[in-house]
Amino acid sequence: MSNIISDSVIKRMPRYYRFLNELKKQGVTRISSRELSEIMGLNASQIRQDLNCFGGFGQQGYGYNIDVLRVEIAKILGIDRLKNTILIGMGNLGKAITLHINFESKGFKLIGLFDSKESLVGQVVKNLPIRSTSTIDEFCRENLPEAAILCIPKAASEDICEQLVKLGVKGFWNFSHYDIALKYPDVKVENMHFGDSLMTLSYRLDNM
Amino acid sequence: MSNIISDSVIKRMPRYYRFLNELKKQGVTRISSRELSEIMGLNASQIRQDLNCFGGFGQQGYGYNIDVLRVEIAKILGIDRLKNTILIGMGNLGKAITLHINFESKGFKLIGLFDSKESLVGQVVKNLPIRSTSTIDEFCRENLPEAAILCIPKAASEDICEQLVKLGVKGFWNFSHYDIALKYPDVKVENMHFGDSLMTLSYRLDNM
DNA sequence: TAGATTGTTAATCGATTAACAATC
DNA sequence: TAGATTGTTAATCGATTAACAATC
Repeated sequence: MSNIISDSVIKRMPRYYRFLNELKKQGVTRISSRELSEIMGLNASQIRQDLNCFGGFGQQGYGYNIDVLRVEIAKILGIDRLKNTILIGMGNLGKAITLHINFESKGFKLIGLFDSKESLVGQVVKNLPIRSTSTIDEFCRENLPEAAILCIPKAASEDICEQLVKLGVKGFWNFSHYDIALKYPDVKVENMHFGDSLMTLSYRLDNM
Repeated sequence: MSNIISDSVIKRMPRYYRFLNELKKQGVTRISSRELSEIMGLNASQIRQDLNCFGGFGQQGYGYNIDVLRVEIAKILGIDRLKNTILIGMGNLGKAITLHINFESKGFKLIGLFDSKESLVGQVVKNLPIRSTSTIDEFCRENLPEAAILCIPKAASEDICEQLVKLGVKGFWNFSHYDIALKYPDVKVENMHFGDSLMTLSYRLDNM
């Protein structure tokens, strides 16, 4: 079933999931692609096409059962399987992400926090101790994390990345400016480039 | 010059800007679209097409002067004009963003921080006092911010958004799950959906 | 001038939208 | 059964890539 689904489709799935959760919370039990398209500001054909990449979850004449579809999308996104994850860089951003994000509802389990600053080591955040980056090797060999979150500068990311890929890390949630995909094409990367996003907004505000 | 540039093109511009800055730092003074394409992992035609949406910045037989191009892209992105900006929600995330982001190099100037929690009001972060959300109206009428950063939950965002749009805010850097564009199609929005990004990564890790 | 590389037009590829037969 | 809405194929639209004449 998981053939070559296009990136555009995959990127829309979490948004479907959010809206379906919202509808469920509102007590809605079924919805047609047309109704959903109006709520989400999309085209109904697109919704049906997107869903049919993964299977026929609807019923002719009826539409989609919201709870069924919700669960199916959760399965598609793989958020029912928690992937062990470490976070590198416990500055303001790393700390905020550790405290702010509900990892377990999104398919991840945060199991290790790391920072190179000795003054931070030992501090406990969200029940996890901050460890020294010098212990990453040991920790990874024991706990085999699949994913890593990079909240460190570009220069530091280059070395840490190389280390982590060697240790078997397969996915990166990347807040640094280091372009992981260029050097490691087989690794999965999601970039969170704050600066790029801000500059895009700047462009739009200056070209209204 | 700022005709109807496609979203795909605009979204690539900050990345060009980053790489050009890097090259400049390395002391490189000129580059051809082919060389740049190899460094960035793009197609050379695409680079030339992208740039030519905004003007002819290169020279046949020579390529592009890095510093000229850098400055041109900065102008295109409008990051030379600082747009007054307020941030709503000084929890972990809001605080981290305030401290972590270099706004002035990206076209924005953070001029006000707000939170509804009275215990936070008065605290100073990065030389700015946290103000009560009840004073937003007054503050905006005096300082006319063009942009707002939303670091508050979905429910709170709905009301704050309505208020801010009425007060003339034209752009939102949105960390909440509220879908601003649906209700305010004329307002410029850049969404930073941590959860969506994580779930996309989850999908990729479960479908390798 | 010859060589290199742009700017730009044309060809290809992929994604979105429309249409409709299948079917609940 | 008639009405509604899916799943899916076909048509359209837009974005990417290739090609090449213009020109530095």
